[in-house]
Amino acid sequence: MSVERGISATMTPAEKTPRTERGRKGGGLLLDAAAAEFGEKGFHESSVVSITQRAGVALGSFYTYFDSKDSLFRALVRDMSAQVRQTVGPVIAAEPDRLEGERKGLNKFLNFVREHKELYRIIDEAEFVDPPSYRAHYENTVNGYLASLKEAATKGQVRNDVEEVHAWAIVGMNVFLGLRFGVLDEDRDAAEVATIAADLLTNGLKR
Amino acid sequence: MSVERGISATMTPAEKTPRTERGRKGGGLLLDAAAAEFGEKGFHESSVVSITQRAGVALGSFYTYFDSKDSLFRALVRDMSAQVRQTVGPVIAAEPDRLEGERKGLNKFLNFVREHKELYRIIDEAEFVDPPSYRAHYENTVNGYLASLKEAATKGQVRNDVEEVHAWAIVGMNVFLGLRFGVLDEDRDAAEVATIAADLLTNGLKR
DNA sequence: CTGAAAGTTGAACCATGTTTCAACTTAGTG
DNA sequence: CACTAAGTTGAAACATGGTTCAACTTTCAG
Repeated sequence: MSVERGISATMTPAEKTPRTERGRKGGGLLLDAAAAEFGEKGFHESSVVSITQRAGVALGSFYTYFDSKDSLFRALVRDMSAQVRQTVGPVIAAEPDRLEGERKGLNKFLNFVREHKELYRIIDEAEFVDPPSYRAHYENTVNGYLASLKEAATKGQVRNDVEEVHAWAIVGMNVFLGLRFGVLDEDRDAAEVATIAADLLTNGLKR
Repeated sequence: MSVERGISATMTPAEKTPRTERGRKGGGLLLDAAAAEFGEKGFHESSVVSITQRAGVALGSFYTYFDSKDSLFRALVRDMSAQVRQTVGPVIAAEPDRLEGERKGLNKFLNFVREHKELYRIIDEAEFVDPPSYRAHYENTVNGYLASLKEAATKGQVRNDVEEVHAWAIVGMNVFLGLRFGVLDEDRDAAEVATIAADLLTNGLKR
């Protein structure tokens, strides 16, 4: 569940950029601890005290890295949001056929979610803690989807009336499949779920 | 935005059932105030004080109706959850053709959401405040969907391999369309959105 | 080596907000 | 017309937890 990325490097400049190596370590520890803590308990049940304890750092140190608990959370949301798109996007893009790309992308997404169960709690809680980031997350995701679908339409791979409604519908589909088959339960094979969903998306529900 | 249903009558027994007419009124006032407050500010930003003020009731009275702030919230989640299903379910069921029912159902749902913007914040926040209710809400919704799809399959109206994955995908689609075209913005005609989505669902994305 | 900048520490400060409670008012019953 | 149960009231008790700060330690450039 712990995030392996080189946080300090990848992170959106948290708020207070560390100037030394020692500082970089402390910030990273806090970020990881926070991701785990928020993922387990949610924003309001998590306390700065317990985050610092988990990170093995004194309470006061927290404020050399972040302006506030909110600011830490915002940094985390932006990071997770970017991570998903950076993980799934390339998989879709690499596949010449968009509909086959959809299957592979969903499969990748399901596996990502299973390894980052904290994703949903963090993004979902942004609706309350940081609404602009929440909205931005989905708008970014949908816009990426829409662009790639329109691109595919010009190649005749999908219907050419694709528009925003379709993009939101597909993203919603994927998010819920991730919730059910990634977070809530792992009782189904990810690849199989992806295949079924992609087939539904390709051919529709009609007989 | 205020909810017009006869709360005291429809409500899941809140926690402390009022014994007299006077009591029933106070409870209803609090429920309405809470729905509005939670919808606007979310659970944690809402305070019992401000809910009672909004309801025009003294702080202490709150605890003659509910055991705690949490308990009030739980009652609200169960109520909203039931309301959605009771609103949309019949519309789908009334239509002989399931796919046409899907269109009408989504249309109804979008309009419901527009009149009850608090729905999303309340259900979404249940993920943190009352996880069992959150899970129950979606499982109930999906199970209803799945049953009705299987029924339609026996009549040859939809593909007959319909299963849980399909149901979650469709529910997710609808939830996100509600979010985008009901809550976040109302810049599109609800009926048009429903038509586009239903067509996607019926025929799929392929050319 | 040394001094200043960066980072660390945790107790204390402070704000917020839930819950309790004892005195009070209202409504309905015998 | 009591009398009692239901409901009302808001001040005070209580709990929680974010943020500040002044003393201390580490790092590193000159």
